[in-house]
Amino acid sequence: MSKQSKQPLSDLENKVMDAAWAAGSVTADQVRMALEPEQSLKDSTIRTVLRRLEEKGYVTHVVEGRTYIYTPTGGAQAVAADAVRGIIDRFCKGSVEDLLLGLIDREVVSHEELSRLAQRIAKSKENTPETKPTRKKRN
Amino acid sequence: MSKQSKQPLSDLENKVMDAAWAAGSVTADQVRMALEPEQSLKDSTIRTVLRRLEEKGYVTHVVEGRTYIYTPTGGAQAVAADAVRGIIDRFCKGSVEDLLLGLIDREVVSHEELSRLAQRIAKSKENTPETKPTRKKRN
DNA sequence: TTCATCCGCTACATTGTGTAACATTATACG
DNA sequence: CGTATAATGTTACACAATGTAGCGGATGAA
Repeated sequence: MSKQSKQPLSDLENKVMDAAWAAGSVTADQVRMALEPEQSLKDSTIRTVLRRLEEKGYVTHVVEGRTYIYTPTGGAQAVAADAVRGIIDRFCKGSVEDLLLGLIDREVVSHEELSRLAQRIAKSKENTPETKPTRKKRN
Repeated sequence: MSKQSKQPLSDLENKVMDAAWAAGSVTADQVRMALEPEQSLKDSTIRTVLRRLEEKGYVTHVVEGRTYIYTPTGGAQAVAADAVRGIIDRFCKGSVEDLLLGLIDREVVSHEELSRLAQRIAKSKENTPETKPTRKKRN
């Protein structure tokens, strides 16, 4: 019940987030260099994007000396999960099952994959009898 | 490798698609009435949206007498699946597993749900020995 | 003090979206 | 056949988001 889907990421914003996720924390300049071969953007451009990302709640910053260090507020998985939730609401009338079935039909997810995963989960559930599966840290 | 993710649907477009999906096929006027209590839009507005939807590839139309009848080219599930594929690419570096794990962590999908589904699938797979599970029609 | 950095603020063109008026055409009725 | 009616196509416009960046100011280094 916490994170309600943030505003969506635009293409460039997404790339910047990728850099941030990959590095853990980044400075505007690091981001610029990360995108370098592909796109060559002015440093003010990057900073603008970073600022917008902060407004949207995807990153936070701390000032290290005279430099801003941006850190993602959540992992990519979290964002993905959020997005999926949105999709479920929009297209599947809230039915997760419908979504998953659709995914399988269209081979986005294979039967194998799903069963394997389910098993693995079932197993890990055994291990943690009741105590709300201790794994939860992964943010 | 067929449908590459179409352009995304805007909010209004989404509502219109909902109407279309619900009814199977619709005319501009039917859509307008469907949205009626909530939003009251001019009929030309609806038609514009419908046209854009056709440009984006979400619907097709046939002319029935003097009326345009729009029909979704794919089901909501298909669109959802497509969207999820996009998410996987964007945020999970292509790893479906990562996505699913994330979904579970964030309780978008429960363990129960997933296992149940996996079982059901395993079973249906038994039934259809090899012949690419005959279900495929659901479009 | 001066230079190099790094930052905030502001801007601007482009595109997407919601919304709709107006012109056009074809069907149906008298 | 002519006209009202209904449905369409064309065109427009304002507003928000996005990609992209310039400029001036603060701050630490030399």
